[in-house]
Amino acid sequence: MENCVCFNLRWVSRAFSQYFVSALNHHGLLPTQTPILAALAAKQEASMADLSDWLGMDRTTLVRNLGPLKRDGLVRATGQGRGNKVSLALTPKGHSALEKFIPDWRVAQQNIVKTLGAKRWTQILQDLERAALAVNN
Amino acid sequence: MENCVCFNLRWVSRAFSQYFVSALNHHGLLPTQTPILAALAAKQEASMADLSDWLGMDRTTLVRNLGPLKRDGLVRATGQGRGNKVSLALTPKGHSALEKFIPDWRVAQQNIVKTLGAKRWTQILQDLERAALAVNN
DNA sequence: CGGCCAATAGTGCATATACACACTATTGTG
DNA sequence: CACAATAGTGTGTATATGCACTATTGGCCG
Repeated sequence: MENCVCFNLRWVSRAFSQYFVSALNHHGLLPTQTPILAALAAKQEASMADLSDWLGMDRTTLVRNLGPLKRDGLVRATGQGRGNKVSLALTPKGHSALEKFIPDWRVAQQNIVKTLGAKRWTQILQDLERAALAVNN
Repeated sequence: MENCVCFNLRWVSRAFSQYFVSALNHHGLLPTQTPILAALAAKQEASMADLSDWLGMDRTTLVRNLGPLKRDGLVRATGQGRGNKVSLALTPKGHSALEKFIPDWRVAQQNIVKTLGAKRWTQILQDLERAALAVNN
């Protein structure tokens, strides 16, 4: 079972997460938080369901991952639409945190990418995405 | 940031974990538990530090992941060695659970592997492992 | 109008993950 | 033997993950 796809990908995922956390520690942003900020920066605004769809994470996980971001004033949730529908958006503080974060992220990303080469990484991520979609439908 | 290695591998890892859980649900074993059983079956016996090293997971995470396995009588922890050193081993029930699990795991694994082909998967996992080791040292 | 229903969001539970710290037992040194 | 160094394990806190369940709201239809 040493070649188990599930186990090995989980291991790699933990390893890279730890690298990113240690490299980007000083920003106080975790690997689950920056994608939320980046998505909101790109989409301007989104509901819970929209955003969880876009990020490919469980809706209830998103609810909780937003907790620290709202607490720290990076994301704002407003609105009382249909079924208490909320509208999520970055605060100025959130925008600023993301902009300070991106250059350092680029360095960390590049540090990883250079180990295999950019083309190889693109191909690997494409293949993995394709396999994941194939199996979960 | 859509091409972030960390974010995308975390996503893929979640997706495959969900597939394995749904496919192997009826065994009552989670993706963190079967590697522990498999490692103990291969090594006969191990300490906490040994096992966490071998599985590439945090030692304290292993302590907690062992909780359900000990509770359900699949793994036994004994001993009062140097500094409360414990000796971990499979129980007969643990052996039996693992043996019943493996054939179904093989099917699930094969279902994933066939999406990209065995050779491609071997190459991808090798590359990822190499990149992870390169960056965490 | 009034009740059903779909859409939306949040909570309780169980597990997973890792850092910092506390605790326990062995070993080495004077 | 006392005591520090070392090795092994466990716990507190914070976050991550997803399923089952609950709650709220707005529209539709009889």
